[in-house]
Amino acid sequence: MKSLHNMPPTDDSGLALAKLFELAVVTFEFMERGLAERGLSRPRATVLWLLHERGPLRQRDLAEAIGVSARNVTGLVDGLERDGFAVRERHPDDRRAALVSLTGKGAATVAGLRGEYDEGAARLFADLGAGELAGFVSTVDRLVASIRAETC
Amino acid sequence: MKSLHNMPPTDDSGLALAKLFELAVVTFEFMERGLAERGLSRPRATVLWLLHERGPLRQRDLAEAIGVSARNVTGLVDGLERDGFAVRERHPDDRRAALVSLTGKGAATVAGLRGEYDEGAARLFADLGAGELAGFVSTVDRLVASIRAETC
DNA sequence: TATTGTTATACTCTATAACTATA
DNA sequence: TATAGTTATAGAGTATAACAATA
Repeated sequence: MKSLHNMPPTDDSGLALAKLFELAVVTFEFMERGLAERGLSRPRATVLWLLHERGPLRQRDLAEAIGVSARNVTGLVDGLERDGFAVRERHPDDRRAALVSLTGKGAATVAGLRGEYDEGAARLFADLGAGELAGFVSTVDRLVASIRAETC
Repeated sequence: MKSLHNMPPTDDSGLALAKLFELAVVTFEFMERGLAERGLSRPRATVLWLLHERGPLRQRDLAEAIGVSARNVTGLVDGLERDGFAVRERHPDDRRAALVSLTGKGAATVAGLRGEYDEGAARLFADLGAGELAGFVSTVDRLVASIRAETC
């Protein structure tokens, strides 16, 4: 899917918003290409990332962390298990619960993404001066706060 | 869906990329909330936008413009027609083709989105100085070009 | 023959609701 | 009674392939 980032601006802030949308779109495509090369979608990669950050988790914990339904997590973990990225194990203290962990392949995949991420960042921002980089980060912070405030 | 924008940075460019991902995520959520309020998804809104910009189009043209399969466009137009945003008409010169147009509701919806977009832009960038705004736009242009170059 | 859009089929991500096994 | 995760069902968005109508 392309577009919806080609809305013509009506003034300066309109231009800036058009640029922002365009940036969001190409950034998402950039994100997802890297994931797809490793056989991952964004939802599945998010699960792997959480398991890497927080260790083995119950599906319920994953559902809350990601903000999706329990049913959805069942499907995501099914896919990750089928493709060898994660496994369900018995929870030691609660026989209702499954404990989801990374496999070796899952851990290696997260590590690979991490490395690719660092390299990508270095390349992407290579030709920006320190001042421009700092200005960008500061503006992005203000914009993110502003968008979050809209949302409420 | 949340996250995958909370990857901890390893250095300055890593921080900038983390911010970029975060910005992309909140911008997408912001985009899609506005659309959802009008009963639209991003794919469907993209179709409406194209019809608004370029006038009635064949489904084939929509498929090429959006970058999805013909089958996919059939589904999107089905939904838009069912919900009264667009209609299929006979193509005057080619009896194989359907010509998709906006209805009055569709046109009004695009106009409403346009207005909301302008207001949103004004609010979002209100507290950025002219210099900061220009710097942001310029940096975004470089980043977009850089990401597109990666993609090739 | 080539093109337009359909039907047929399938996969992912998403949701709610009913149900099972446990707590 | 409440919770964890499943099955059942549904809908959107995506794809390929086979097919009908038309060019």
